[in-house]
Amino acid sequence: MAEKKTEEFQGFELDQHLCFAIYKANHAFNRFYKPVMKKLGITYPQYITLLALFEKDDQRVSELGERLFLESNTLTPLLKRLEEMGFISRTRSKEDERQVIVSLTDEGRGLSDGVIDVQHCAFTSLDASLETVTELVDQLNDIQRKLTAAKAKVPA
Amino acid sequence: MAEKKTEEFQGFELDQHLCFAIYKANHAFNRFYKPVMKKLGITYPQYITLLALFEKDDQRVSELGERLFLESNTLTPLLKRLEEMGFISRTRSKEDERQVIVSLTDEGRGLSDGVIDVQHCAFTSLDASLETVTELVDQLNDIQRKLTAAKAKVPA
DNA sequence: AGTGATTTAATCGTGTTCGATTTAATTTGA
DNA sequence: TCAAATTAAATCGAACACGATTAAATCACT
Repeated sequence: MAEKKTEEFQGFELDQHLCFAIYKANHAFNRFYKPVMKKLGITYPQYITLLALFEKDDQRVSELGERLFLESNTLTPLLKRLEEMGFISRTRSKEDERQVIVSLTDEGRGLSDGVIDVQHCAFTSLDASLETVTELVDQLNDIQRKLTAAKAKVPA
Repeated sequence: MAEKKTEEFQGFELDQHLCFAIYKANHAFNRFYKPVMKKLGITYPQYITLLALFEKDDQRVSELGERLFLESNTLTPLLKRLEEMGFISRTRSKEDERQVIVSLTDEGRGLSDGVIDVQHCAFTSLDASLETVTELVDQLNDIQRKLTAAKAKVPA
């Protein structure tokens, strides 16, 4: 059982697995942001969604989904909650009734100030230079791109 | 609205946010592993859990939880599913009846071969040297450690 | 114009995550 | 010894993630 497959993977321990390291870092960000988001009355996925809207307002659900790698089955209920809380509005497009346009309300836009504070707090907690972080972001985006492209070839 | 807060954060776009880059990379790993895990009949979180057991068998639920940053509320149902599928056993400790010891079954141990194949596939898809990946893992673990230590200081 | 294919969002069921609480076993201290 | 505190896992409810399906609108093509 558990014969050696390649030299490089022998003895790889959990902590050294890239996927686990990413899992943990994601987890840590989640935990870090959660209490602050709670103060704002939103969850971390809702925060990520709002980030996408701060960057570009009035997006279609599917447009947001491409950006966030989520689909309507996840986004629809999440967006309905943000709408209920008054941070966004959801309106059917006049040109194409199939499309739902998601827009920030004034109250939603108002969250961005608090959000920028937290980002700054996270950044300073990391105690890293902007260059280091930028390089890391590039590497992670590269990994994401390559894994997405590889698309997990399931042979059999 | 959205006044500048610090020089460094001005104009930070979604793609450049570290938390979003990590979110996406985690997502990509999830998607990458999912179809293969499906073939093995397990989910990605179940896979991560089994990794921890491959590394150290016969762990208590809380011990596993420390390793995976999960608690019994998440682990208990997940472990029950793994038990139902016959990959692990859950037995109350004789010394302390409060503790539940999680152990791999032969069938569970048998998954490790398939798992190592997938890891290798992911590694080659990344097209990166072992050194690069190792360094990245170290950086991510560092981020995780610092964020966890910072513990999100909510002032008000 | 009208039928079939496509697109868009919504819905449904299962599994994961987590805060909060509960239950049972063990430990502590009077 | 025995009641209070602590610990370990389980339970509960809400939110998220996703595969699969559905409903409605639009498009394409004859």
